[in-house]
Amino acid sequence: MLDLAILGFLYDERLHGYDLRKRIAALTGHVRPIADGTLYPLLKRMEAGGLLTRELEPGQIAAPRHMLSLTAAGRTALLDRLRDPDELYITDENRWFVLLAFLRHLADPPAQAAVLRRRLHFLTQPASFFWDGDRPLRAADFDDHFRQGLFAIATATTRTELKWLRETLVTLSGAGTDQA
Amino acid sequence: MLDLAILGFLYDERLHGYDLRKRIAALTGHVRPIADGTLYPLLKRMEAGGLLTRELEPGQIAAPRHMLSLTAAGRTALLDRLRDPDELYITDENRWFVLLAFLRHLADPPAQAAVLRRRLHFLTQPASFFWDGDRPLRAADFDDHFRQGLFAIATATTRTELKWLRETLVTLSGAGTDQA
DNA sequence: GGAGCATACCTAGACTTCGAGGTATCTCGG
DNA sequence: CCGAGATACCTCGAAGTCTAGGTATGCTCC
Repeated sequence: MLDLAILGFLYDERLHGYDLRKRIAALTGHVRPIADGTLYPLLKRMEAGGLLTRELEPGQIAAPRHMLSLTAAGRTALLDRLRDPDELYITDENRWFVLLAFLRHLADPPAQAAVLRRRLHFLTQPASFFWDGDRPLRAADFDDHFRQGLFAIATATTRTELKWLRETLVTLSGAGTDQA
Repeated sequence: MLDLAILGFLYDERLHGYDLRKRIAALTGHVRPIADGTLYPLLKRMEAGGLLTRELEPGQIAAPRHMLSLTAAGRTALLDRLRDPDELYITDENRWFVLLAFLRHLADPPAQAAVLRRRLHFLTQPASFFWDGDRPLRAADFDDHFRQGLFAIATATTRTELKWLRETLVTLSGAGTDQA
């Protein structure tokens, strides 16, 4: 998930690690930013894997910076990840939201395909949190305030996403200018 | 996070692993249920740690079942976890939602404290996804449909939770019947 | 001029969860 | 009676992330 975010942010910008770290924290809404010990070793691995390159710069505020940019392989890797159906079938919901943040880098048809897959997931998966067998649950079915809150939050999130998915499919359908 | 969910579900019920697995999947809304290879070894570790015990039962549908129940230490562990301020400061948002699902096991005053901490987090953390410096962002600030969707979903989720937090604090304040 | 703080990067070990396999039991259809 | 499928549990190695330490630079305030 982290590597997807890194590829996404570097796709059209040149950033250094410290900056990247702040942007990732903002994107994922994490309470604490991701740990240094997570980000920097990953950047090294990605560099070793030929996905990005770094240039040392003097550093405008304090210590010298390692400015990072994607290689051609790195840009291809992002586009492949964005198109990959497996990115949806992941335990961590954050994964899909990170993907959403960078789906703009894909041309309409493959982006539409990703949105369609996501919608299909909602329609076919029972989403068992919201159902008791065939009966849709209501907040009143929970006898404590806490699960009622959890239910309200989950419902709001799902409803908003479904609404957006519907609108998006209408917008995207027909407008096919294949680039990626 | 998984162990918190296990403690929560077993607090007032006796379940076997397979059932637990389905409930956890439903609770966290994970696309794929958690892997067997994750759950069963964890259950063994928790048993070795004295948090739960198992009894073998013949199995009503198929293979024999290992019925699990919490020990006194296990129940104490859950209450401690629910009260632990650190459970909020975790990168994974799921953590807080799992906690919310079982907060009913706490008496009012400590539950209220957890809710207060969560609200404080929203009010003090810049929540940088929603702000450009001091200016609140709007959907129109994003020039692609995908980030607009992401923004809409994040906004709906946050707004719903903040509304619930406000209501809950009104409900809980004053009603102090200390049990846990 | 030195203490404190933000910037900027790094290492090593540990923990959690995943992925890909495997075994055994029971029911039901053919 | 045998194969398919759901139930129910298990092992082992790999991947991803965290925790807890560390180094070095430049600014600001006293």
